[in-house]
Amino acid sequence: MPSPAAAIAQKAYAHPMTAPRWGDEAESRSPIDVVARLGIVASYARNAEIFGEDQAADHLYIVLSGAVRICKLLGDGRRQIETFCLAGDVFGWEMEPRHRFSAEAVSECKVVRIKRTILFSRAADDAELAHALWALTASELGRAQSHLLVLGRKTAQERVATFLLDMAARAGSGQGTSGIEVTLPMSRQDIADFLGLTIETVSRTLTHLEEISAIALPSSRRVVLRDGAALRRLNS
Amino acid sequence: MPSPAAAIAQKAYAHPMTAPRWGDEAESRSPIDVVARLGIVASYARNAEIFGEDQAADHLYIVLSGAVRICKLLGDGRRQIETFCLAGDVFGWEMEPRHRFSAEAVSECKVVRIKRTILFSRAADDAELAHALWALTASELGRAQSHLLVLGRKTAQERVATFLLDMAARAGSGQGTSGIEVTLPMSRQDIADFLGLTIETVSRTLTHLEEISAIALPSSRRVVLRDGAALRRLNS
DNA sequence: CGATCGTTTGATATTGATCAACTCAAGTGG
DNA sequence: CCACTTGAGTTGATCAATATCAAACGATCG
Repeated sequence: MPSPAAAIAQKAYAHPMTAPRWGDEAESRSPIDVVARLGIVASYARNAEIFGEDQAADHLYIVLSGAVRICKLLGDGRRQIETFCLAGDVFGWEMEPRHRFSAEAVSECKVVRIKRTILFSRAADDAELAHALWALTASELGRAQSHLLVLGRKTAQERVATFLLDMAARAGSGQGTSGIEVTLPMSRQDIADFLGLTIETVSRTLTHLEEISAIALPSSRRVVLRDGAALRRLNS
Repeated sequence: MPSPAAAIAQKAYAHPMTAPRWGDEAESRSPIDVVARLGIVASYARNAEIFGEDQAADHLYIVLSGAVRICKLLGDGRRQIETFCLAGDVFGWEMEPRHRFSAEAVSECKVVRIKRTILFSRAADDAELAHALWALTASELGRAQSHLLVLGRKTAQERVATFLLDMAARAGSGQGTSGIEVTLPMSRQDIADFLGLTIETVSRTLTHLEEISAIALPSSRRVVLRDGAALRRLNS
């Protein structure tokens, strides 16, 4: 079964004879090239705003490369990052006419924009597309609910461990001899705002995990998960 | 526009000629009686489990009376309540075949059960129903995302204030002379597990809000919102 | 009337936040 | 090529918010 993102991209742009396929092939070839042909591709510089809170929600976005953060702000500047979107992830899709959060480029990134109206009208008589859009919302909900448990009830160590395992599973980086290596696209501040901690606590916790040799930190943005079992133990 | 719950109840059981209507009428008459005729009504005692984590998800539920808590547990017993469902709310609706959380009766409560298979097959060729189901998921997502901000970045006072305002908006209780009165169906422990706090902190915070006369506590389960503005200020 | 459960209140401990200094790597311009 | 700057990250000392432990209180029920 193709991913929701693949199904949506296909539906939105498919021509009877020349419909590009994405999904099955995406794993083996380069999904980026395939999707880049489909729609309007936009690039954003590090920290650029893709859309802001309360702005009109008239596009859906699919990340081609780089990473995007979805966030909410409190009046005094406190920030909560709801999720990070990596290549293949969809964001900006909402029922209401206005965005309830903002989206910013974590790193230099490329995204495809698909008009909301196109999807909306097609979904009305295309059950498969409607299902894909719903599946998308449902998986977002699942992710949010798991994160509620993290923010509400887990300790700093557990939060960081959960985050690292999650990133490893998603970015699915190289299996080195001494563990899975993950390259984090986001800053410590981003991680802190995602996990409901401060930048100092994130830093200290990473250092501590290194001390107990659960992880290694070849550089600040690269993490090697040495002892997955230990991390998973911190995950309950 | 009828509520998602109303649309679903109608779709699932509508007969061409005798389709009961719920939604528009629900506000003025008693929605409970109307829905009670529609499907299988089940009653649960205080603290009874309606379904458990990882159990097969083959029904969707609509609360008729009382309240239900949706929760997740950590291995060592720590609990996070994702949301409380009050009369008219829908729960148990998921994409995956198994529930990712459990549902328990907060108080003596009545719910209608609708078979998942019925909804699923009808949604395939009924765009309106599909839309209602999707809208439901989307509004759950919105609620979860707001709660992420609460759990990740708000102080105990702000959490409690947000909770009280939210309950007042949902339960929409009586406008007394000295403020809006809300009757909380859940215990302090439930509130604590919802807000990511301890029972003692919830209690102390309520006492403090009473001291600054933002609220009054005629009894432990009844709260009068005296100074809505003060509470909203704590909401950022 | 005593038992029980939920809640409140008090004293103390702990986690993570805050404030501050320092390190390190990556530019940048002379 | 090398000071100088800048931004990100780390580390340390201290503080504050909330958790924990413990006791008292107050309704409800048999």
